Formats: sequence, structure tokens, C-alpha cells
Amino acid sequence: MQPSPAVLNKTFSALADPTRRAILSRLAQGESSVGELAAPFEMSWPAISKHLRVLEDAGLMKRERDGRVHRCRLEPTPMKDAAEWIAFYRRFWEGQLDALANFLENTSDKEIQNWTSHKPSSKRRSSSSAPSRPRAKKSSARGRKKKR
Amino acid sequence: MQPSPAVLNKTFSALADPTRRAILSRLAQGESSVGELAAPFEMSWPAISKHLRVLEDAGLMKRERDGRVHRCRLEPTPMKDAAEWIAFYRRFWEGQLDALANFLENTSDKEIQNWTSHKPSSKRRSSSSAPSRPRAKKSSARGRKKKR
DNA sequence: ATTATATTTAACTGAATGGTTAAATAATAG
DNA sequence: CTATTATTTAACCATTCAGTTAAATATAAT
Repeated sequence: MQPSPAVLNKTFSALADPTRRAILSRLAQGESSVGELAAPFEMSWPAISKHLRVLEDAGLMKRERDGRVHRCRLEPTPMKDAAEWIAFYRRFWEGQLDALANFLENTSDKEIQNWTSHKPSSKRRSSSSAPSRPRAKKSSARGRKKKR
Repeated sequence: MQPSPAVLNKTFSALADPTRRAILSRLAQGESSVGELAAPFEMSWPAISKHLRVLEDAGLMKRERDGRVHRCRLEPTPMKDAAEWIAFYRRFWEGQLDALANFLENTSDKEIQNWTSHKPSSKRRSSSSAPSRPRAKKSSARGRKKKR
């Protein structure tokens, strides 16, 4: 099954932080307690705790409580999904443009849209290729005070 | 060469937004003007403009000005880097744990740390495996007023 | 020259991030 | 029971983010 947009959002944004990436690389060497994970960083424990929560939330890590120590382990599935999402573009960096063109010919826009987890475009504001201008939705008529 | 942490930060955080991913998938179908890219979205043009700036900043997109229209094209190198970073963990989701163990035995911690672009840990606060408690750096002695 | 089109910049806002310190919770050890 | 250890929660703060509207800029068309 294709990963939902929300899953990709969480995964990529979890991976966007170098501390979290370092934590993952630590976990790649084996299970680890929170304290062990925190040790190498010049950062308070609550900060690490939050990072772990983000990783866990993204499904990149799971924890098992063993007494008072939380043992953390890598959970690679979301990375696999991210890798698959990115793999679509491999054709580009490998310069196999013909293969891509071929693929695109046999695949409807809809499928690609879905697969790239683009939120369903509810209303196209103009069917022409170049829309007129940024139409004001939900006009709020607030004061526009130029403070700076 | 290994991608720098900063590059991975930018790449992953650019990919963390569904609008930006959708823009990339559009660009995968060929070059496109800003207006064409903006059309499918229920979003103002400045918003899209900002997304494009983020993508450009991350090196995922380049633009060529052609008269008054900016023609955007996909630039896949950062995705390649991201894919390579993630590929390290492929061993996990493919369940080739033996291969990983083998790899780790022949690779120093330092190399892995570098490669995973973890900021150089300046001072370990304790050499034991479980440090004592989150030491207070830069104590600020501010009032701790419980407002909520 | 005037008008229209494509796109950005400026100024603002609300919500999310990433960090902090102090206190709370939970489990183990003495 | 009391103290210690491991970890989280709470409250706060500064910065970044994703969006908005209004105005500016640059090119093209009439």
C-alpha cells in the first residue's frame, strides 16, 4: 500500500533534524536506553525525550519499558516508505529519462497525484493553464497596519 | 562525497511538506512556469512562491527566467543524497541483519558518526554508559512564574 | 505611454519547533 | 521507609513555518 501523505510528512520532518538522524544511527547499532542515547549530546534530557517522541510518533522507533529504563529500537518501515517515495525520482538522477517518459505514458495523472500524496485538489480556480491572480478567499479586511 | 548535515536538513524538511512534494511530482512531468505550478492549489501565489523558494534553496529545483515567466525544472541531486542516506537502513527493513552486523564490525563508530552527519560531540559529560542527570549549563535563574 | 500579466516582496499572524529549567512520576536499592 | 536513578511532564521562550493580503517589480502587448 502507498504511504499516506501524513505518514510521509511525519517521516520526512522527523528525518530533517540532525539530532534525530544521529539517534537513528545509534539505534542502528542496537537497542539503547534513553540515557545512553542522550549521553553523546550537549543537550538536556527533556530535549532528547522530545526528539524520541517525534521519532516514535513517526513510527521510526518503538520503545519497550523494562523496569525504569525504556529500551528503544529502530523501526525501519517508515524509512522504507520514504525511500520508495524518493525512488520515483531515481530515474532523474540516473538520467534514464526515456524510462521515465515511458512510465509516465502508461500512468494516469490521477495515479501519480495519489501516489505523490498531493492533497485532492478540490476546485481548480481556472481551467486555463495560467490563472489570473491570487483570488482572495475568506476576505478578512483586517487593518493592514504598517508597523515595521 | 557525503552530503553535509545542512544539506540533508534542508532536503528532508523541504520534502516534509505535501504541497512541495506535489510540486516536485509536477516537475517530474516536465518544466513548468510558476503559474502552472500554482494552478492546482487552493492557495495564494505568494504561498507557492515561498514553497518554490524552499525547494530552490534545498537545490531540488532550479529556475530559468524566460521573459516574465520563470521556468522551473527538477534538480534531483539532493534527492539522490537523501536516498543514499536512507539506503543505509535498507538492511533493516529487508531483514538482512547479518549483513548489517558484518558491516558494523568493519566500520568504526567515527565513520558512522561522520556519515550520519551528527554534529561533532564536543564534550561527553560522562564516560560511563549512563550519565547522572541533565547538568545545568548556562544557569539563568529566571523567575519560574507559574502562569497557567 | 498605458495596461495587463507573471511573479516577488513586505508585513503580518497563528501554530509548530526545538530548546530551556523545575518538578513530577516510577522503579530500584539500601 | 527513604534515597537514588531513569525518564517524562509542565511551563516557558525564541525562532521558524506556512499561510494571508497589499503592494511592488518586471516584462509584454496594445
